[in-house]
Amino acid sequence: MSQPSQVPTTRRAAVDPKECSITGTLAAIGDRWSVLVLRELFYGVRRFNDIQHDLGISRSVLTDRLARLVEIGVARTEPYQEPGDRVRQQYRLTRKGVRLLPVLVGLMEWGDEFLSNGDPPVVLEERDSGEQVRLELRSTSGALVAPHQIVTRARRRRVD
Amino acid sequence: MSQPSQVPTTRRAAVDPKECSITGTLAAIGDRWSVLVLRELFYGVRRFNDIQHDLGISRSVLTDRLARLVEIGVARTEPYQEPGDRVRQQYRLTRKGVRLLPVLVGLMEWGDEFLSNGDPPVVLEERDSGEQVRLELRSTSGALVAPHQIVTRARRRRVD
DNA sequence: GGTCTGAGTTCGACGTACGAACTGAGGGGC
DNA sequence: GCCCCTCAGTTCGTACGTCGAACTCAGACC
Repeated sequence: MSQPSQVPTTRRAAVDPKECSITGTLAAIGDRWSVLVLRELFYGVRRFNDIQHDLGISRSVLTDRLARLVEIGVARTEPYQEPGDRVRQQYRLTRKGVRLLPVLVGLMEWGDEFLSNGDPPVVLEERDSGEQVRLELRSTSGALVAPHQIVTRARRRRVD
Repeated sequence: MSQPSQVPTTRRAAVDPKECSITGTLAAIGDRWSVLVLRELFYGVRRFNDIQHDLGISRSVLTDRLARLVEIGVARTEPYQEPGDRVRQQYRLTRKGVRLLPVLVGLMEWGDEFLSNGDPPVVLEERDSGEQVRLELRSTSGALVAPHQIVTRARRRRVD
């Protein structure tokens, strides 16, 4: 075929880009602000003005993102009422939203390692034990897997 | 304080948004195209035209993203040469880039579960054993941790 | 010299995100 | 009753990012 210097020369993805779940997830929540809003919800910030203040996001964009997150079922509104105040809406994650936590943890761990020099500004702990929580790649047999040991395989059909 | 219906009413993040590693990572690779380019590199697609064809990205944006990924040390260029052709550059992930794999896997697993109804178009396998690879949240003692059992704690300093 | 290919660059049109200011609904003070 | 407050969300003009298409450039082959 070809092997001019010593390069493996993979020319095309083994996977149809349209069939990859990454594409779909990015289409749903793959913009900067959506991810940051999700982070706020994970941190327990639930109110419009608090999120807007924390993130410095424009109000129009925040309105749009919250509506979108609710629309796709990642967040939901829930009424609340301060003592001398009318009923308002706050935002909380759904189970579907909580399942995005590994993505956020992945972003956090990478930033901790390469941007904060291994000195994490925030740590994740298990509520009861207080033990630190980390993200791990494991095979079905339970063994840790290094990232470079991983290969991809298309399950439906090859492209081209 | 306040507890009108039965709402916990967390008003502000326990974490300074500026000090969170998620913010930094998103600033580095947090746009849609960067993530998709990274996915291509993970899949082993290394050449400009191949990536451009797979993703349907405009050439100018791809040029910009590849340069950015190289600049921040996530990808690197590597010369290659087809038999009767001049030397050209291809792109490969660095170790720093490979460490972003958990983020991609997180995106993929969420899409598999909620967008593909648990029927994943692509599976990840360990190269040697062929066993399927999955992302897990575990505490330091090695126990699996459910996402809703996780709490965040700021390590440096609380905000206000 | 002419042509082919891969890897970009340039350019004008269009779309989306932005901040700032405005609206709207209900509660409280006086 | 009237004014003012807060929270939530909308409107609006501007600015920036993305797009496709066409162009450039370098080397190899004929």
